[in-house]
Amino acid sequence: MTSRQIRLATVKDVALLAQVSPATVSRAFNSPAMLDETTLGKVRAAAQKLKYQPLGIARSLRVRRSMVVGAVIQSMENASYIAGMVELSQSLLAQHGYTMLLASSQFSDEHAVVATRAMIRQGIDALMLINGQPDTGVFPLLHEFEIPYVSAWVRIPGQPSQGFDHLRAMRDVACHLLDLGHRDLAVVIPFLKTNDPQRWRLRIIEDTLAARGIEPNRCFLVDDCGFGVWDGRRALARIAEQAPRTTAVICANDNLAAGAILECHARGLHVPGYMSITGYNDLEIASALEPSITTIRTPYELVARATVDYLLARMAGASPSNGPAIPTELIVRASTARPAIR
Amino acid sequence: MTSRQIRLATVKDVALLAQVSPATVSRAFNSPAMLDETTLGKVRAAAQKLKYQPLGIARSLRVRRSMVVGAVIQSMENASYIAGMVELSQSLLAQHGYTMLLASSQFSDEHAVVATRAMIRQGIDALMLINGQPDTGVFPLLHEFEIPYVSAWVRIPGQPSQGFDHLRAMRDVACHLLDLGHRDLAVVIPFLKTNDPQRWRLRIIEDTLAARGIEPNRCFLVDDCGFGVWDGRRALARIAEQAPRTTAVICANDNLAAGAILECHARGLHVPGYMSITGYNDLEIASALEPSITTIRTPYELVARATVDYLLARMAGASPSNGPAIPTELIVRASTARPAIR
DNA sequence: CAGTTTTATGAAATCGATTTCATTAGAGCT
DNA sequence: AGCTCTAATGAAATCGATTTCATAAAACTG
Repeated sequence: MTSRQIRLATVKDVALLAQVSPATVSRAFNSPAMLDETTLGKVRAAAQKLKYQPLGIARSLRVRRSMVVGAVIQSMENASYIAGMVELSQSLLAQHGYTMLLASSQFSDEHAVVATRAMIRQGIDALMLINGQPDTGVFPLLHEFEIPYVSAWVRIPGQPSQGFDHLRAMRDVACHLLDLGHRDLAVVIPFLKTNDPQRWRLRIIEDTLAARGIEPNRCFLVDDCGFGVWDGRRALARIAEQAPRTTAVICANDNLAAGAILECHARGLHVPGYMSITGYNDLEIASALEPSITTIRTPYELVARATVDYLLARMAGASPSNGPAIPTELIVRASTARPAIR
Repeated sequence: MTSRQIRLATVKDVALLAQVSPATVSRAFNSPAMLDETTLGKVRAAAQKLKYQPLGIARSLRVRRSMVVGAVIQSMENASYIAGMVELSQSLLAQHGYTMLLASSQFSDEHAVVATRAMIRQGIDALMLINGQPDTGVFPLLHEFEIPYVSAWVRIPGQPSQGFDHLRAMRDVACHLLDLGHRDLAVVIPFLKTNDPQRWRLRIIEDTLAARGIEPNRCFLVDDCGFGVWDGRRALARIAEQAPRTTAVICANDNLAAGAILECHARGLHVPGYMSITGYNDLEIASALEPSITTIRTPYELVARATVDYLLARMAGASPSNGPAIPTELIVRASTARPAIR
């Protein structure tokens, strides 16, 4: 491990060349209005010549802010909207002069805590937790070091967070199917055991069924799977074999739904004639597949914007409130219809 | 803009509490072997009590390395393997104590340069360019500041880079189709105008055709589109209408291929009976769709590993060579067959 | 024009951790 | 016991930029 040997130009070098003091050089970059026109010119020329750039960490040390924001995600696998969130947030932050540290927790809270600790050591000014858990050990850490933060994607009661009202969205899906006349539902939601928001989604479905007088045990559940297309295929296979009366399947995302539809095709089960299937997120595949998938549109750009705005406000010293949920939209397409009489 | 007001424990505070000098506290963290057993204990206790963590930027300033690596990507949209690369690289780097700054250029070299400059200001120890351009303005910048770097995904002649031999892979695809007897091909490769590696892919296809005595103008080209599923659908629509003799379509990735297949279905064109279609990357959809897609497997994990290893070696002062290309594999599935006689 | 206020600049302290250099105490040896 | 050598520790310099405070020069004011 050798350290970088190159010696970049420093404020001193520029000062020497421009025949001014280091203080003046600094001012030329941070408050040029304070300086005489000619001095400014001299400094600028010298800086240009030496290709001088103020060293971020030295500046950070002195001014006590790093212009770095951290982002901790669970994973981008099978969650292209998370990738989109990350990408857009980064670009929005960049417009305000911030760079972004990224770390993924791979669904492990321990990893999330370790990553956060590393980021705090690095001196982040704020942190965004994208699609994180509501009970993560990251929160206490952030409080301890008084770091502005916000959870994104899922709104978390009692926490600064920006996101959708996934419960309302899920209820919309359930109601849509019930309104069509479905009574024998199956639900594919992975990570129920370890992920609270997923559990919340299931609960609201059950509540909705109950409110319409349908016993929740009539609802077949698949949760030991991931979020991929193949998981959807396998899930539907399970449903077809173990709950043959099922007429509609609610999937936690569009990949699962696409997989379910493909497995239906493979088994010769018509969608939506024999089986209605719903997705979530309105990924591209949802509209492009035949039949197109009834789904929930979750415009991640809005969440990214709200999240970044929130953090910028916090870093500016304000205490913004969470505000309303970002609206979702039920998009009814060809994968759902009234149940056929079997 | 207010600065963070909280005062974290510093090396001085710990020193005071442990009744040692700041130097000793530092040593307790960086070379504990140098210290007496009891002193070490005292310092550790004090540090624990004050929840002390050395401030990264202060350390960086002194030791002249930041333990931060930058990653500049083009985009993660429609390129889930890039997201995977980012995620895995981050996790590998974390295992070595590095954190990762991320920025995406949105296919604009100017953005890439701006982002890189910001990262250099932040003091990155090294940079990885994921799926970047071979002629980017980022390279001179990196040389100027003597920052170790490597391009990942595409091997770039004369540059430190880790990746696949996409030319060989593309030729494998072309040969596969030619071997099946196809003579009227269409190619769907977006960004031909602005992206050199995409152009290289087309060239090798044309060369392969030429080597088999097929005139390249017999090959219908679609390039004014993106990398998404709908782009694939639209591309196939164009092909069906404007080049009806086409019997096989080479797509730049699996999303396009999936879209092309779906559009075939919509038009009642059998795949592979009427039309053979190939993809690239072996995304999940490639195996899950019916018919499953003949494609090229590009194991991104291997690239991520090679890339990180390369950078770690460079940062350790070594001068590793690029080494061999990461092997790809042609995976023949159900979307390709011999052309039917029309 | 003398006195007062601005304006422009520099010297030096500062941010927090590391590291060189010096010093002291103790161990080992004859 | 006296000498050398090592181990453990502290004082102070250092990394590079910013900022406070002081000061000199210039611009007003009546």
